[in-house]
Amino acid sequence: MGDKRAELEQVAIDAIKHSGISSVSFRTLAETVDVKSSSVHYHFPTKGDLVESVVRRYSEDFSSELLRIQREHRTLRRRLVALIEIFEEVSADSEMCLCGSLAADVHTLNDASKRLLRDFFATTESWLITVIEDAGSDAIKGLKTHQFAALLMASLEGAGLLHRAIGDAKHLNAVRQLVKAMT
Amino acid sequence: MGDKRAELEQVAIDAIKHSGISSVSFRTLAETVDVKSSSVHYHFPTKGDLVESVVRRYSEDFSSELLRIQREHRTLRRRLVALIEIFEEVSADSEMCLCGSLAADVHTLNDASKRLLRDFFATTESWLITVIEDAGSDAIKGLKTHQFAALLMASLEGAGLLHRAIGDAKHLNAVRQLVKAMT
DNA sequence: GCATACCTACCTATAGATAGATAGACTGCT
DNA sequence: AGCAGTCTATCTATCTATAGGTAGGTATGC
Repeated sequence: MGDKRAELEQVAIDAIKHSGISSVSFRTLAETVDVKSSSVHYHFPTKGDLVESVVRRYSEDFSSELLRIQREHRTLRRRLVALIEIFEEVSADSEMCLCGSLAADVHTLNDASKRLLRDFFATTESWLITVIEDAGSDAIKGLKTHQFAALLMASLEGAGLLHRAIGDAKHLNAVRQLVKAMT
Repeated sequence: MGDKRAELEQVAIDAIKHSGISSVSFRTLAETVDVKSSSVHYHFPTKGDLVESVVRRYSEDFSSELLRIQREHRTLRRRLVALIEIFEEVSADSEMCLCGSLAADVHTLNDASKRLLRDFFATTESWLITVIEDAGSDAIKGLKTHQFAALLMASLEGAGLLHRAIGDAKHLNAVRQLVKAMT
């Protein structure tokens, strides 16, 4: 059960990461997984429902990744580099963070989805603060922990956006260098 | 002459900064400046032409601003803070950088517009490199000049994106703190 | 026999774009 | 000076494609 549904979600996720929510229509989605558009409406009554499901699933998967990083790496630098590498991998496929991509189209989202977006960024920044504090309160020179977390969040989303738009990896690379310089 | 045309461009710029190119239609544009949609097509035959004009105009205005900053401020820190303040001002109106906004929808743009976008980011980063080098080669600790420029570009666009999406100024603030910490 | 997961067929709204008409201003010839 | 031709900026009316969404039917399987 839930086979086509999961497939639809995954295709929608990839499409949004690649070119935004406006590139996702019930028809293209349906064609890709070989059903009719009304069947997509069966699983996701409105486009708002689709986006909600997709953000929820993406956020869960992303949180798992953060936990995995925390488990597999012990130093702050390695943990942050591992996070950057996630962004580099999606960039390598001409994609970007799903939530960053949706953030650009936030005016088309319903309230529930907006809340989920906010939660995604808040959760990710909380994780950043946790791993920074875990490395000792003086881990970052010149910036408060929450400021460094916010800076990384903005840099990663911005660098991902620019990479997808102009195909240049230098911005993500610069974030990597920042982490090496400050940890 | 050129009255309605300039008006149309300005309305389009504001709309894109506020909610992206997909929020701009020939009809809404026409209604806002009180003409018919076919008259918009008279000035801008296709949507691609409109976007090209708009990016060209925005890039020119932005370059003027960069020159003004260079003229009005002498230290690196003041210059960078002045740049950040431009981003803070547009964020205060729930808008973001036009080119950052268009970057999110790059797949809908024609080749000419893509090139103009690329040029905008390249020009802005060149300016950053110039003002950093102007302050002496050891102005930034731990990062190469071009890396710091790329980092600022990504942070500013990312912070602008996040501000518009979730209405939080902390990311732009973090960029400001970074500049204070590193200059 | 009812829920699940799909289908056909359709509706309405909006998008970008085009054809062809018109009113008024500018240009240049006689 | 006056008229013909042309350019500019707009209009009305319409086309085609695509969007999200809905009503109602059908096959499968617990």
